[in-house]
Amino acid sequence: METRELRYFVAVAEELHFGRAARRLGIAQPPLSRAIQQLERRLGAELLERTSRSVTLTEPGAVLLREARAALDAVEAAERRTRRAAMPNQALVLVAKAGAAGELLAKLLDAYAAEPGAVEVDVQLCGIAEQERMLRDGRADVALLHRPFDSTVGLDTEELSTEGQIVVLPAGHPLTGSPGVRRADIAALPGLPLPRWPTADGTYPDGPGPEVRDHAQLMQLIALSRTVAIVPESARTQLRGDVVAVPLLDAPLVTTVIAWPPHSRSRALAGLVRAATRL
Amino acid sequence: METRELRYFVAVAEELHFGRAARRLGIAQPPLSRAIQQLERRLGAELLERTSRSVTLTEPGAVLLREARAALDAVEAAERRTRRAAMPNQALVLVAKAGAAGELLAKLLDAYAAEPGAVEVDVQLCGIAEQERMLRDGRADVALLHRPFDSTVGLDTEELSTEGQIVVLPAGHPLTGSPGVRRADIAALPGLPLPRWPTADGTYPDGPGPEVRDHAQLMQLIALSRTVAIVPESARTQLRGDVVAVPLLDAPLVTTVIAWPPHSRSRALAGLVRAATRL
DNA sequence: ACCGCCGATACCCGCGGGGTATTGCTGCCC
DNA sequence: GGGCAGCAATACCCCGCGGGTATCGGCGGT
Repeated sequence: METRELRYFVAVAEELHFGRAARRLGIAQPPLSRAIQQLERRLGAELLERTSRSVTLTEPGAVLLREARAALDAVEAAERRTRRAAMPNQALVLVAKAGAAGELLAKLLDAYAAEPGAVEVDVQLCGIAEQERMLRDGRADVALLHRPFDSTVGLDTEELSTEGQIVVLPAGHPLTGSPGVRRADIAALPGLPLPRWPTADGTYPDGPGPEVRDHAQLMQLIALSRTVAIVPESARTQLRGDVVAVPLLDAPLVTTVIAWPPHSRSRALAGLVRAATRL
Repeated sequence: METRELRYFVAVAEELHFGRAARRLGIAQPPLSRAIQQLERRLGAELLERTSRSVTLTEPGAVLLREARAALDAVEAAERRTRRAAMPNQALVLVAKAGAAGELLAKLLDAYAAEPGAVEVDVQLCGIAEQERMLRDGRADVALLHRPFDSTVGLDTEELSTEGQIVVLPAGHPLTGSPGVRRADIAALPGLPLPRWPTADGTYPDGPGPEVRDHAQLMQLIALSRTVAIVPESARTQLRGDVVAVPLLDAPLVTTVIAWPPHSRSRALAGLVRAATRL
């Protein structure tokens, strides 16, 4: 199988429409139809169910969609990493969630910079759920993730720290100064539903809370009394003046881990991981 | 990048000889030379250092070799898994080391078979260090691995059991019946060096011990007083009459884990993992 | 019943991947 | 030191295949 075929199939499987997929790929529709037919013949599997009005995935098609995405990511990663290896000054790309792990990240960068042979570290702050993809397709070398929120499937990790969580409320909320609340109390707060974060595919789950996509937006919405949030304790130092925090007693512990793609331990990456585990 | 280019590069990088690589690929040498040049141009990286007498990998070339193998495995896995998904009766392929994990495996198969909706399980016994590759390229769905011997990088795992280890000696050896020995005692045994197992690339490390590649061969060599072995306790029940075992007091604990490729939890696999964790 | 949408088919073209023949370089051996 | 052998690169040709346009066939909606 050639990557071209995989790209074609992924386009059709995502669009579920040959015409749109062809436009997205920058080719005409007929060659795309043929390519998919050829792929189906070679695999001996019907990948798509077509009527003249709709295209749907069969079960083998769903399997291939998942696998093809992973394979294309691996190919893309090979390309990117080779390009990077050929560059003269090879910075490590570290990706972290904007607004999270701030203090730990600063300490890590300091500790690593003090090591002999440390290379430049290029810190990329990105949205939720984008980190895993960046690691997988070679755009990033290493990430700071938070268990149990982020999936670490298929990545190598080292645990860095574990902490409790706090509830962030609008300033002046009745619970301000409370010695501690429970999850059930938060869920029952009148008019303050928990926010909805985008899932891996970029869509939002259903629910009453507002849709948020980054930390600043979340804080703004809290200050406006539109929502509340449960965040790791370490985020307390970064809170704005118009929100307050109270401890959450029965929150699951949050573990910050440093994660990197398997089989990719360059010297520089190994040094960074070593510095991280010594914090 | 197309998989064809990756296959070509891997062949040349492994053979370090354009002629042999071309023969292995079933094409002539000139198109292969051109394809590699084209790849180098597109990546903007010199991958191979050629003189008229030798070909060597550059550092970006070494990166690409590693990444290309992973990418090709992913593509191959996509193909195999799609084919399998299209077959009517989809057995789960479980791979275990021949001669290891025997009892646990039997219990696991029984427990899973008793579950509702259980599918057939195709047990493949293979040599050391081949299991990971079979999982990665889609020939197997799930494996029983032994930490810390097997690498579980890039795989999802669940721990099943932890046990100590024992030393297997020729029958009649002076240590027979000893209440327990230490690693230092074993290393110092006159004329009984520890065996050498093949590494991931199929070669053997240097050392005094005999080369072994499977369990039966190892037992035979022990019975012949050519070597000794350190194996998990559970292997005791499978020992032949002409060898004896004594406990090893300071051995690292061996953990048997069930492992599967990330993002590949079919219903059947999930059932098997569930049955395993309930053992 | 007709129109419009969409995937499949028919047919054509040009590029690029693959082949053979040859060159050019270099280490080795007599 | 000159000739030879081995190997990658170059030159040149060809055909298969990937891609394009035109068209068909089937089906749903109005």
